[in-house]
Amino acid sequence: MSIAIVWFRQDLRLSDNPALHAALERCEQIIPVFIDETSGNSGLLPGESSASHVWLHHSLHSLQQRLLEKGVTLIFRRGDALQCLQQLQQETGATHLFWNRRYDPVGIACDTVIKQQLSDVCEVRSFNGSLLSEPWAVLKKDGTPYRVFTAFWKMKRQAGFPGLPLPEPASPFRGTTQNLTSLSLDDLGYLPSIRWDKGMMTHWNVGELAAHDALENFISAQVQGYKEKRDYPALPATSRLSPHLHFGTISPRQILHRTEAFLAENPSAETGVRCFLSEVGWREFAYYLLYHFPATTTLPLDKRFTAFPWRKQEEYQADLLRWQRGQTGFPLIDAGMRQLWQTGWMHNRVRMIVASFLAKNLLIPWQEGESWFRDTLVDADLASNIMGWQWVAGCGADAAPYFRVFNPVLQSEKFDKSGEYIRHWLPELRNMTDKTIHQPWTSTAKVNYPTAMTDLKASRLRALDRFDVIKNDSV
DNA sequence: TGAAATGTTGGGGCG
DNA sequence: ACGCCCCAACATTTC
Repeated sequence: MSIAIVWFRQDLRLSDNPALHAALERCEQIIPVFIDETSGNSGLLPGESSASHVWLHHSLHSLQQRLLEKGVTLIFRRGDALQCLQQLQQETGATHLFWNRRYDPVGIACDTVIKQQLSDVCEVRSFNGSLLSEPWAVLKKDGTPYRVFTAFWKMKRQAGFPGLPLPEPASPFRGTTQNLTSLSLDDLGYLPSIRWDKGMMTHWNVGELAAHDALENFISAQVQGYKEKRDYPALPATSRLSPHLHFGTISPRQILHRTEAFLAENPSAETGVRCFLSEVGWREFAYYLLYHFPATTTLPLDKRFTAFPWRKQEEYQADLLRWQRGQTGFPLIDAGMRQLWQTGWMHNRVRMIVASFLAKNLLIPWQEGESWFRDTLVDADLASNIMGWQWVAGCGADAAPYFRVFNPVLQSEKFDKSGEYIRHWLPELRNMTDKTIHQPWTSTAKVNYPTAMTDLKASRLRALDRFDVIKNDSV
């Protein structure tokens, strides 16, 4: 009797799941398991109340249901992954252990040990379920990793992406899970005890089927105009697939092939499709960078920034709170921060603007912003989040130059001209004119809204001054 | 996947 | 007609 443990992590789907596919193909029975790793992985601390935990809960619920329909029970365990898997292997006599890889340093270290330890008692195999191709697939001619996106993405496409997405496996699955102990999903504690999550989740449909619905909706209605419309936060022009990608309710390979199939039928969508796929490429780049430069989870990739004179915590703490709560007095920034708080998501253009404001105008270390995003985003993803923040701060790969400072008023006038996005998230400004809504301090209207917390011109110059201190340091 | 400062050009008002 | 100035509008440079 061959029995495979299928360890689900950030691949909470049945279709195009290489580990599950291999288990079903090669073994007579499967035991699907999810482990709450209290030792911490992917930057989330145990018991920490976070938006992405809520999303995880619902994704697991969906996966549990889908597996039940196929005839097997998803087992939930908690603790050190090695111990949990050793125990499960002993309980079941499993002959195989399959999973899809992860790429964060803590996860890699954990998986490496497990592979070493359990290879004595069963066959352990890992697969690529999260990326179009592996981080080690392309390097520069000199053998070092790319640091520039366009060159990276060009080479990666040139090297090609292996294989078509795997189909959803046929039912029924055979498993021996009836007599195994399992926590309940609720036991994992991914839902907050004060149920603030309910409002947030009205903005989302979670699970593998919902992910494909979202992709189909995006492709049929939005991808054609993606390049032109994606920068306008009031428009529903983006895919909003990021949380699905993070938890693996859809795979990038599925997105690539579905999008290319659409392109074949609709050649005029080429510009939009290319632009959209390059965003998938940025996600690949983020994982690539995290794999090759694991220290960047906390330290700047550009070593000059180790000496950057950020403000000190006791000095910036009050400002940080205003930023987090959407009380900066700059409407576009506050709208973004409140969208984040209420929905667990923020439009990407606005993410760049609020991040630039934190790191440059407020001179608060990018790690503070990264941490806040990690707690509040449903799509919180270590690789993408680290890359994004280092990019904005100017210390990352292919980063925005430090002197590139977004002006939140100009960005607002450019990308939310009619104030539609601002009015939606800042109802107190709803009656401002199209002209003054971007800078309420120029209006005589009396509203309950904070005054701007900093002078944009002066704080920009202050940031440039501080950059002068480090810019000529040897790298 | 900026913004601000600085430079250039050319049309029009005007003496 | 001409030179001069002003200043959009656009281009280039700098941060």
